[in-house]
This record gives sequence, structure tokens and C-alpha cells, in this order.
Amino acid sequence: MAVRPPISQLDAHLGYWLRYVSNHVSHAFALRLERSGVTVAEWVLLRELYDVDALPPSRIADRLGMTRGAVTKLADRLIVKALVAREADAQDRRAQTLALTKKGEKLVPDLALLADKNDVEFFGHLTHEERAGLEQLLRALVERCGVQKIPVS
Amino acid sequence: MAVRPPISQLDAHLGYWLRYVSNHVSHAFALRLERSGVTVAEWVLLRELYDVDALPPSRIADRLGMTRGAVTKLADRLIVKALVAREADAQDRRAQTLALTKKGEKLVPDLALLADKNDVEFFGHLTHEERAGLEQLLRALVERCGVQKIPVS
DNA sequence: GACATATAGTTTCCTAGTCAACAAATGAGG
DNA sequence: CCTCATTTGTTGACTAGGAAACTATATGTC
Repeated sequence: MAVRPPISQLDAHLGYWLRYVSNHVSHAFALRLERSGVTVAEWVLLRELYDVDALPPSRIADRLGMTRGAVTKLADRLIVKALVAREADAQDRRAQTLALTKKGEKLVPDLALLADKNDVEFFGHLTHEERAGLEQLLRALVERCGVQKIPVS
Repeated sequence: MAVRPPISQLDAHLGYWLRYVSNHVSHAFALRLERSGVTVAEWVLLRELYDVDALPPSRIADRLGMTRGAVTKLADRLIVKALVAREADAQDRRAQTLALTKKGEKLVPDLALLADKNDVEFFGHLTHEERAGLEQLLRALVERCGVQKIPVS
């Protein structure tokens, strides 16, 4: 084999390790959610709606960092599952609003427990200092990147 | 609005922050790669082939944590771009092998520089200790999760 | 040797996004 | 008012991946 100029290894990058761990944590969480018939993106939307009465899809698209088209389809799926309801806006006839149904409202706290458990599974063994340090470091990185969206995938 | 039972916030989870940062780092890298007409998954495959003469698709699927079907398509795209070549295995007529073309071999070091730059953009401002600590923590997490795959997306 | 089983890669169907074109409604300027 | 630009949500074409069925070849057993 021809000798090739040496270049940096994939795993020489922090971005590599970050994605590695992040993928695993998310995948494990997706598996937990699976039994409830909900995807991670769906969970995030549901969780957003839990804290407020209702949100227009466009706001959700902004917050989740998705296109409006994607939110339309995401909402469609949640409506089919009867977890979310669409309502017309009284003032602006272009606009809508999405809100949790009773069923959705009931489900979200259970899913939140799954999220808690998942975090414990992966980070529970860290010391308090390690956890705090990691969170602070990640928050600082986000700060530096400017205002950003909720990671959905 | 009905008062709802309080539950944990999305951003109370380390997994949330991890994904948040990871998504941004990867997205920024994808933008850098874009000018070379290569996706992140394609980059990872190219980088894997750089260190060896050739690999069968099944090995690649294992290493990248993708299905063999996905590797077939990924390889197809790289072949169209003339960065990778398929070769039949002499011994086993089921098997193939993927290898970099001259063009691919030439491109990979450039892409490696992009990866380096991207990592500097996001983590360059950290102290040496912070970087080392983060990497060690992430490596330890991976260790705990067992042997895993290269994160591709 | 012949047949059952396993393996390598492909293909098809499905999911979940993006992007760009679109229709309907609003709002701002003349 | 009227018109033109903007905004809201939807749609359709496309991309990238997973799951499982499929084809061809190899292997192991009787």
C-alpha cells in the first residue's frame, strides 16, 4: 500500500467524542420512548407544550430549530396519536395554535420520568462536581455559539 | 390555564446539553464539508479508507454503526463522485472491497484540515486542562457503554 | 456430491427531515 | 381603497437512513 501523508485521526477531535456520546444517549432515550409510541422529536414538542397553554407552529419551528414544514408533519403525527390538538386562531385566520390534549397532558409527566432515568443511566455515576463542570462547560459553549435551537434529533 | 404537575425541564438533563452542542458542532462541520461536495457520513467513510488499503462494506457497516444497506448507498454516492472504487474479491465472489481512488486519496487530507479547523472553532478557546478533562470524561462514558460505533450523523 | 444453513451485498418500502413552490390572509404605502 | 410585500401553514420532490425480504455465493453435514 502506498504510504499516505499522515493526517489527524477521527477521534483526535472533541467533536467526535461529543457526537459519539450524544448519539448513544439519544438512542437509548429513543428506545425508552418507543414503548410509549413517541419519538424524541415528538417528546420535545410535547414537553414544550406542557409549560404553556398553546403555541403556534411557527414558534415551535423556531424553538425546535425545524422548518415549518417539518412541524406541520410532526404535529400531524401527534394529532393522529390524539396527544395534540390544532386550533384556529380567532384574530388571524392564517394562524393556528397547538395544544396538548388531555391524553397528551397525562402522558408528558411519564415521559419526563423516562428522560430523568435516561440521564441517570448515563451520567448518574459522575460525581456532582463532574456533572456540574460538564454542564457548565457545555452551557458556555452554547453561549459562545449564540442563541440556538432546542436539539431535537 | 390548568395548573399542571411540575416536571423536570428539558434542559435539566445533561443529555440535552450534549446533543445541543454536538448538533451544532456537526452542523458547522457539515457546512464546511459542503463546499467539497461531501457529507459527514461520506467523510467518515473516506477517512476510514485512508488508513487502510481497502475494506469490505460489511466491515464499514460495523465500524460506522450503519446497516449494510446504508453502506451500499453511501458507497454508491461516493463512487458517483469518483472518490471511492468497488473491487470484487478474488477469493469470495459474494464479497467486495471499497478503496479510495486517487481523487479520494488526494481529497481526504484537505477534509481532515477542515475537521481540525472545526474542532478549533468550537473547542480552541478551552484551556488544555478543560479539553483534556472533557475528552477523558467522554471517553470514560463510552467505555461504560461498551464497545460502540463511530458516530456518523 | 447434495442439501441446509449462513453470509455478502442489494433492493424495496418506510420514516423523518429539508427545501422550495404555493395559497390564503394580513398589513403597509400611496 | 388598492396593490404589493410579508407572513402562515401546507404540499411535493428529494435526501439519508433503518428494517426486512431477496439474490448469489460459500460452507458444513450427512
